[in-house]
Amino acid sequence: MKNKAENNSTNIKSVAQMAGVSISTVSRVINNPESVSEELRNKVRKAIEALGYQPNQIARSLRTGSTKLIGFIIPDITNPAFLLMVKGAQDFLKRKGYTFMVCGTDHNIREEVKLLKALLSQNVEGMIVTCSGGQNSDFSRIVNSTNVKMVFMDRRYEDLNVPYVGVDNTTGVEKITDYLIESGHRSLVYLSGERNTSSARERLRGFVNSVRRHAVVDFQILYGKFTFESGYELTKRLKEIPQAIVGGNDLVALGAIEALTQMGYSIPEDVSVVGFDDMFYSKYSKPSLTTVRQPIYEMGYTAGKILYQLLSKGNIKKTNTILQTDVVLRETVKPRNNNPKRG
Amino acid sequence: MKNKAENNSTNIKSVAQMAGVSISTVSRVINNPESVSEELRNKVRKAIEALGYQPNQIARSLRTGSTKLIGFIIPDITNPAFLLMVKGAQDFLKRKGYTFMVCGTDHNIREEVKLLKALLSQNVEGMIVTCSGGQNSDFSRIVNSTNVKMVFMDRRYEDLNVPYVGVDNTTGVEKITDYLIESGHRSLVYLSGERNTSSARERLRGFVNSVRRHAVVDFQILYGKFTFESGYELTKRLKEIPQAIVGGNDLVALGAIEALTQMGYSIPEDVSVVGFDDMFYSKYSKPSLTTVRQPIYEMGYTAGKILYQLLSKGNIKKTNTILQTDVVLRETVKPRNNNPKRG
DNA sequence: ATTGGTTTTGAAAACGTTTTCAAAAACGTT
DNA sequence: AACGTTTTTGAAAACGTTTTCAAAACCAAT
Repeated sequence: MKNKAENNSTNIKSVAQMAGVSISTVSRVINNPESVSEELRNKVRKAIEALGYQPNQIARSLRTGSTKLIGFIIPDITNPAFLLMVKGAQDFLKRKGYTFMVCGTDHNIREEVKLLKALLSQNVEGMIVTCSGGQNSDFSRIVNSTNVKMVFMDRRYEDLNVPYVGVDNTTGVEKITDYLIESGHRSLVYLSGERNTSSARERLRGFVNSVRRHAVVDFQILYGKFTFESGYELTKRLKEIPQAIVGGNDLVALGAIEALTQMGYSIPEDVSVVGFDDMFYSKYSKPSLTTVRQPIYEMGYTAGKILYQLLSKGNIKKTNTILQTDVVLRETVKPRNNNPKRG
Repeated sequence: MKNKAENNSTNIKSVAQMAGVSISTVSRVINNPESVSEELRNKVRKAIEALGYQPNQIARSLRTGSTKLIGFIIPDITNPAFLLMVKGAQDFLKRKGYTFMVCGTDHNIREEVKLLKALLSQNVEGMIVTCSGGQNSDFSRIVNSTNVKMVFMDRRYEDLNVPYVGVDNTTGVEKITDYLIESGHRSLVYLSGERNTSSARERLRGFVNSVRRHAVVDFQILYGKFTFESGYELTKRLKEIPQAIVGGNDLVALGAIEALTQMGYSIPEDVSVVGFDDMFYSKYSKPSLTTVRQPIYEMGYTAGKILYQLLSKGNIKKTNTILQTDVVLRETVKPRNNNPKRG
């Protein structure tokens, strides 16, 4: 049943032959149909149909110098948050006729450089990258010396002159910490993940800002990873249980809750816990998690939009787009009254 | 600071010029270094280094006919389960030097056909696809007429002669239903999602098999979607609450639990609930979900391996690889004793 | 020194397109 | 019918590689 004609040996030449015209004419029918007479146009179209001809993108790209390809580099293709951003960007860009290559680095900087090179040699026209960790000189060198358009999304290497779209991590954590302090929490623990990403550092700064501004002295900062298990471990090792725990993301907050529950504390009666991200499951956890919602999809969509501007309007002034967050109140926080003198 | 030499105008010709050799020699240094004298080899390498030259993959592909590109088509790039499979396949294939294009259809069949065409015209050498829904004649026609290698992963279009690697959905659901029935549950509800995917139909069959084999008569099958919300809605609409609910996946099971809880039932004291997937969060839900674990990553890895065989050894007999599942016992099931006469 | 064989090299063709350019055809005006 | 103008067409060049083929260079043995 295999239609021999329709396999990859069909090229523009065979179409031309079948239609009895030159290959130039076939090409024109495809790219600029009005420029060829109706008669020939029909013949050619019939031949294309009959042969199931699809132009070879490779050859086309080589000739035109345009691949219509956008590359994505993200730390982990298994993390839905990154992919929601990617989807946002794609939703914008696919209407402009681009196709996509998305690659994950597994949080590995060497891999990140490898992928950067790979995408470049595939002649992508633009790239959107969410950085994997500490800055790398190879990465910077390559970025500085290429002229394919690029935008950083969610995380960036700060000293590279590349447009960035992200979220106001600092203010986000600051707002939710403010909320905790202003609702009476007097002792706080911040559970950070790895400090080698810009977003992690920004969130930490938000916590510090809030705690300083309110002159809270009873606080502690712990470093681990951005995982459930890390939140769990760090919490278990706590000597003194604070009135509130701020997780660097939802996962560590959820881990903390698990640990606290096992230790016999109840949430939020004994201790309040908050997170950051508002990932899909946080609203369904028991108790449901008070956290900071990031406009993940919008971030990606915006990144796509900015990349498109770069691509079409040529260079643009360095644009940093910072989106705002919302704190979403749910069940893991309970106001406290620590200061009976005040009452 | 931009190194003008390193931008995309560097091609094999400029390297040749700088090194004072022909382009053939440069090409040889890259692809078959031993075939050129040490002297020239060094000169060329120095020039490559100095110019930051990277071969243009497009041109190379055009000439060699080999792109080293693998395409993925999955229903939703935002769903971590699909991406874990993709990662499995990539982990195998990337060691063989392939790069990847992964595309999501948003469960849309038209989009699926579009992507299939797009990937084909990008000259991918192989594809791994997880089908989006009901079969489509365009899709079949294209698949039958191309000779790029392909394998179906997790879901398939049954009448296409394409190797498939999946999971024994039927036996999976059958085992967990057996477990429920054999631990005393006498009235069951199965909450299915959309019936247009092979895996959904297989799971449903598992439920029916078990219920028939045990001659259970008090059961009901409800159709919705594979979402939390659907599980919730379907459960809320239940006239009579059964002793056990089997969710077509974890999400609908979790939705069912939420609904039951709101309706005043406690899990598992009043009703047992099980799911299918063992997604990341199921072990952390409260109570933790008894479910069926699928070897998601392994499925992808196997798909990658099979595709590679196809790619290297040419055609292969139709291989269907079916991986087995495990039921994982957690807290949402409680044995019942319905038959006091037995005791 | 010449021969014969091997290794190293470069010129040119090829991959499948798009695009430039000039030739051919069509058309409208006289 | 002859002319000029416009439209339609095809030949050929070009994109950046790899690869074939033959020429050049080297080397060993006479």
